[in-house]
Amino acid sequence: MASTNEAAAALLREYAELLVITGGDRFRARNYEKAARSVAGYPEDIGHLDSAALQRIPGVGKSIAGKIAEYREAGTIGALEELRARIPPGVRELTKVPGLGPRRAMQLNRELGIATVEDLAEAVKAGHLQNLDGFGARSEERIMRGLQVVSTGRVLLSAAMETATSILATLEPVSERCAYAGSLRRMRETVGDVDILATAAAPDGARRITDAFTRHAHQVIASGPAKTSIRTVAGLQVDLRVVAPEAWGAAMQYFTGSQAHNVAVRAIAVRQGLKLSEYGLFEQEKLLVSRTEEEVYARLGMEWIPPAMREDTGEVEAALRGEIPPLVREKDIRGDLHTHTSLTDGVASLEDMVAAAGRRRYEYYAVTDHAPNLVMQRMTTEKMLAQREKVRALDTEMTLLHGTELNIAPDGSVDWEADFLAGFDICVASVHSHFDQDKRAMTRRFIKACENPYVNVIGHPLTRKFGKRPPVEVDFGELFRACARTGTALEVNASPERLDLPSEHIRAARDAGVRFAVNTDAHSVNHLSNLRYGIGTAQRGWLTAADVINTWPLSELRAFLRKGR
DNA sequence: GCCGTTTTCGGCCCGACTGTTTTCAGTCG
Repeated sequence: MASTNEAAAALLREYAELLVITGGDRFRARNYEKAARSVAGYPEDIGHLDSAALQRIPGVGKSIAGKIAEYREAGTIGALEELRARIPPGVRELTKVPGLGPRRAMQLNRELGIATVEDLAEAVKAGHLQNLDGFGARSEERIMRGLQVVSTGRVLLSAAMETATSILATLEPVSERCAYAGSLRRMRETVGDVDILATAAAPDGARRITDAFTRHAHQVIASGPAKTSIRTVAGLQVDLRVVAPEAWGAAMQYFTGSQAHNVAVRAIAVRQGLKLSEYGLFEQEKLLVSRTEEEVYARLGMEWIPPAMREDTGEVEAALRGEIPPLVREKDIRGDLHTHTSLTDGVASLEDMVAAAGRRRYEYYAVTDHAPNLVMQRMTTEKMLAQREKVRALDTEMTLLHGTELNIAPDGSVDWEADFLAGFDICVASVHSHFDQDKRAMTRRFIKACENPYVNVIGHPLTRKFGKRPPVEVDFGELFRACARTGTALEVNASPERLDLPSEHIRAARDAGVRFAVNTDAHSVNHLSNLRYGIGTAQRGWLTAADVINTWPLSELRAFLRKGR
């Protein structure tokens, strides 16, 4: 995606948030939010669109097109600067704390001088909030819970990936070889800092690489010939290591980690009287291998281990036995089974989403817009049926599945009766409300949804959102058994802010006999490419293609979706 | 601020939940 889109979207989002904080027209604010989502999800680079083309983006009219143009020319938006000047710095940050909205954030700033999340944490600890109008013990408790979710100092996998990709693009011309390593390569769900490795193409190559690298810096933390650390404008730390070409494999192995994995692998080297470091595998002082990761692992008697598995949770032993499973790959996916359109909260039309899916060479593709019980989506039975007709009439080489994303009510029931549900090709069912039910009630709720003969996939099972919402509490053992027993798949939601089911639960679910669907939950054309993060998460859960229903041929998928009916 | 089988105005993302309110404001999905 073009970074202009993301940058412009961020400014529009900020403008919307500041409008809300100042108590401006909520419809106006909402429109800026919608425009921000549209711009972020717009498949073309808006960097060179003229005013008329900009206004063809949904939710962008004359005024917002003007603001985007102003940003492109001046690098900023005057109206936004004015709002920034009017609102105490920090208040916007405070509204990021779940349970704390614009009014309360302003009040805290005005009456207690709270300007940062850290201030807030201290004030809560000191019990200062209880003396305020409208705050009580429960509000304090709620904010305390919110504080635990917010700002972990880590960034979303997608943000780290975009940073790494743009840096690598400028290193490629001046280096012989470069790649990202670390937790990003392991596809951890969030990333603390980005590690980049490069080898020099020429004698003075190291300096040219470092120069190219530091051009991305908002701040240079440290810089030497072998290691440079910067912080980007977004506050993300990126470390560059320049290594000798012949040490590439050993260095990649070392800097990919995880630390626990490396400790386990080095222990194996030691047992064989060898020493493994970022420079290579050595016997005494003699270098044995270092050029490729495969060589390093092989010399230790191990299969090469996919980075996503390198967490020392059994992969080292599996590699020694030669039993590394053939992990599911992005190209194994034959279709996306959870996507939205502008009929509900997506920002692209049915036609545009389907066309984009076609470009990904899918064999099948499911349209699963929201169901009526999520009232704000304004779905109706009539709209759903009208969409079904449009889906059936679309001319595409893919097989289109008309589905829906149902809402699992607190009692486990879903939207619509059985006879209407029977008309869908596929039903995803997700929790969208009452997140704080106790574990027993939540478990019953999920199990009842699984037992519904029309519910095929439980969407984003834990409903967590990084930095925004904690996971629900559920008895995983019972949930997994219910899924396996009823033929209900669990989703591995690929949205970078979800990555849900998380990898640490995937293996247990698979061992219980559960099948999975790796879906993007796309709300825009661009979101379709988030699939890679879902695949990374599935790989971290050791899933093979056989475990994932949307790698299966259509006939087998359809048989699964019939759920024994 | 955007948009139109409502077309230059008037509606739009509504309704539930929660806490501390004694009649409803704030927050959320």
